[in-house]
Amino acid sequence: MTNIDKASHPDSALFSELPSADLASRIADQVLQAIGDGRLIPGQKVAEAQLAREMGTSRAPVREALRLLESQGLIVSHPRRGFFVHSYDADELDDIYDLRECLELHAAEAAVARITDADVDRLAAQVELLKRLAQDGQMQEQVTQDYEFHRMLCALGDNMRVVRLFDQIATQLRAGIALLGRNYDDPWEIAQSHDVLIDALRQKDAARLRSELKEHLEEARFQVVALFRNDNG
Amino acid sequence: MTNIDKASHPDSALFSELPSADLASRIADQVLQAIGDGRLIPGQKVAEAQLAREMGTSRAPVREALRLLESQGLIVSHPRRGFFVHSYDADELDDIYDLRECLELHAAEAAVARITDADVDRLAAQVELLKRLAQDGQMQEQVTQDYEFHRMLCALGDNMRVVRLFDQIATQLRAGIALLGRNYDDPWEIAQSHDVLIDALRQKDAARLRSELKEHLEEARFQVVALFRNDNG
DNA sequence: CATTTGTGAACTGTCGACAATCTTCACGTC
DNA sequence: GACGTGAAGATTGTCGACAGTTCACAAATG
Repeated sequence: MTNIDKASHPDSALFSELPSADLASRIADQVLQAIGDGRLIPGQKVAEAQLAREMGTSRAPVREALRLLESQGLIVSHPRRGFFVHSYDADELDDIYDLRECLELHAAEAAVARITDADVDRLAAQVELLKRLAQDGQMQEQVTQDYEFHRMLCALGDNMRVVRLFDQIATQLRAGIALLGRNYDDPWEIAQSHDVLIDALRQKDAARLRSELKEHLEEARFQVVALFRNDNG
Repeated sequence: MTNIDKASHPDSALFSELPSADLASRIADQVLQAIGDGRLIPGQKVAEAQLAREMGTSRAPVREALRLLESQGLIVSHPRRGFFVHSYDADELDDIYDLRECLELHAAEAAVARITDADVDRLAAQVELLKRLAQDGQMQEQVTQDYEFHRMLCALGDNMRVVRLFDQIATQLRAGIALLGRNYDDPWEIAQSHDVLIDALRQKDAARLRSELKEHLEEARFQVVALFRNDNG
């Protein structure tokens, strides 16, 4: 899990960026990771002073990191009371999926109008990667690469703002789903379910892509929200 | 222009919120207003030390305010070089409109399925307000209330996250359009063009609402982007 | 004259400190 | 036993300060 705000997707530059010397960004990464692997659980308070002590810095960069995460929706702050890990309920997760669907369908529609064969090949290769990971039982990595596939698709829509939103949403979904602690479906089936999307893209069939993608997304949405409702509500 | 992050749109609460005692929020409001009325122009540097001096505070709350505006997309920061007013180009404005269209159409579709007659009446009343303002020549206020109409529509879609995004987008569009310094169309026609939307809503005709709303939004998009391309490109 | 180098001013990132506020928890009252 | 009161401790919002970096501009070089 890399830096949130920038360059998690290098564009093949001559030199790679130096590791962000920025304290706040590194702190944000750490907190993000802590949320991801459950060291920080939703609703829990995140005290700046304590975090600063643990990290050996002053409170200023910690504050900035938390504010950054707040703007990403992972942390909420109550004035004069501090920061807390945002706890999603099932309804909110449903809202997030709703938004994601809206954005991704829109991006996909734009993508299909301008996509090249090379683009489709790249996406197909990514699906093959998903299948390999499913066979090898690397669930965590498969989830990561699954999001990457959908991000690639969004990126082909050629609206950077939509892509950034997708990134945010993906982070929030991962944070929310991390709570479940288990997969919601058979990894191999998940990997395979991308094939129809590749097909529709190759044929540049916008209508079919839309309906298949919608089904694809609603499948995950339905399962995750249902699981979440059982666990937490 | 009120506080960015919260409750600039009270949903008929019992008491209005106390003026945010938070320094950072008030500073953010000031900067926002300065961008809105052209005292800060796109690309211009915003030095935190200088701002702090002018406002008589320390740099800490100024920093927070600028970071907040950064997360809203109005300010960009280059590490170790400072904050700058984000300058939109025509392509980016087009992207923003694209996103807005995507969100608003989605929200409208959800809204039409659950809207009540009372809701439609409220929207219709808002349109009447627009017409009054157009007749009185209160352009600035008309623009504000026009966004409010579309916000109400989004809110009926019942996805708070979408509404928050709409607010952000509206702020960015207003900041971008402020540069033009002139209206892009006849105020009366703009006000009137909302009538067909009310009609479609009253009949709960989702398909018609979608196509009318799309046309409504693309009209503004087309004109603004074209003007912008002439001026700045 | 164009380009590079050097210098000082201004600025950002980070720090530690203080006052105001919030939370906790024991205590007393009904 | 439930509930309001108040003091102690911890935490936030804000502040001023310092070091390292960047910017603007003058001097030097080809």
